[in-house]
Amino acid sequence: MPRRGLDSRQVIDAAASIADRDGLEAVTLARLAHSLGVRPPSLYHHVAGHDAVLRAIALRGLGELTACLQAAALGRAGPEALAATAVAYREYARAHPGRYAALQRGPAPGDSEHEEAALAAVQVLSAVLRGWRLEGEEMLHAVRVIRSALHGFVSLEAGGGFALPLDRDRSFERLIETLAAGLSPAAG
Amino acid sequence: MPRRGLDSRQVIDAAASIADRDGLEAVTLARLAHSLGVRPPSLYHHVAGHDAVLRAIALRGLGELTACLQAAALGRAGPEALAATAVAYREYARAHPGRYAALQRGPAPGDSEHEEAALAAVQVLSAVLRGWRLEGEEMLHAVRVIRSALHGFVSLEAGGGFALPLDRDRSFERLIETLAAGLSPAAG
DNA sequence: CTGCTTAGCCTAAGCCTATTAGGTAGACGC
DNA sequence: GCGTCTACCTAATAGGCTTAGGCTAAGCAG
Repeated sequence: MPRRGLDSRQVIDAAASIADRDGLEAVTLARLAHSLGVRPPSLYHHVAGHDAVLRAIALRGLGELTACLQAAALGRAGPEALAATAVAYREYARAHPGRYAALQRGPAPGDSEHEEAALAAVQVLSAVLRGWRLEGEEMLHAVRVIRSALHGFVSLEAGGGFALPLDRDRSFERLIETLAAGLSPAAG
Repeated sequence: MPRRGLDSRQVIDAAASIADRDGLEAVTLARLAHSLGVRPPSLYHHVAGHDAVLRAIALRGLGELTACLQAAALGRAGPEALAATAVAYREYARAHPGRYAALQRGPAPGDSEHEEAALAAVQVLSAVLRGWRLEGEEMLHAVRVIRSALHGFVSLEAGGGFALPLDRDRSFERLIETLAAGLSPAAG
């Protein structure tokens, strides 16, 4: 019985791939073990269990999403930054539906590593909103508005919620325009 | 062994209650059967299986949600109607988190009953948007914008996505204002 | 090279799901 | 009372997660 030389990184890689290809619910330890050429109990040497795998997928997704958002926002400001960030958000979710789904299960209470990763992603949005010169709590509310809109769109789109044969790209553009226009009358 | 006189209605009632109280993933046939004083296989006389139970919860949720939205929109127009409908949407999701979660799994392809129930809920939003005098496809895009925003907010809120100690009611008000202001410059 | 330790992988087993097959018994029409 | 329907049952299959315990390959000390 040859050794595979697995480590937790490879396990999470495989899990994220399965999630993206066949859906998050397809990420079972049996399936994961099979894809790695190993028996399910062997996975416990690398990950703590099924929940830990899902959390690790979410954590990886958060890191990647944050990087995508930062790359999109870099060098841009105002409505242009908002649009670019929004598009990057949607593209990430479409390219990695399984990771995005994993990310919807929020951090467990007290899981500070997970909480901080989520915060990092949110802070990109916060930076993007600088152009709107919102003050204090209004900025935080605005971030929630943006997050809600983006997450809602992406989530409905992924779940087949947009059944009509109507251009979804156009709907997304309208969403961004609505946000940009509605966030503040003082916006540029 | 006394008969309980179950029917599928009671089974779905119990399933929806479990979902709201302990989360959708707590709706197992074992748990459901136990709550009804019956063994799991007996449930198959009333429902087709686990998937069918989840679908039935979603269907019930859609019906109830549609009714709530209609009640909120009735006798109102324009931004007031939008605000009332949005509040009703959020309140339903908060009062029935399990049913709302069930509803996020969209209709299976070809499940026309489910698709029509979803359409009915969406049409309330469509009616609410009449005040914005949007033409043709713009109306449909606007409905998607509203749905995205509402669903996103409610979904993040339910998943603990709003971690900061910041008033969520106020955030929701800002969301509604943003939508109302941004939907169209021609809005009332 | 020999022998010890570590750690990766295994099988076996327990307990939880969902589901199917087939039996029992209460309730209703005649 | 008799037959039938059906609500419920037990038993069993299949597959999920997880733990316990054993085997062995790999790496290191001497």
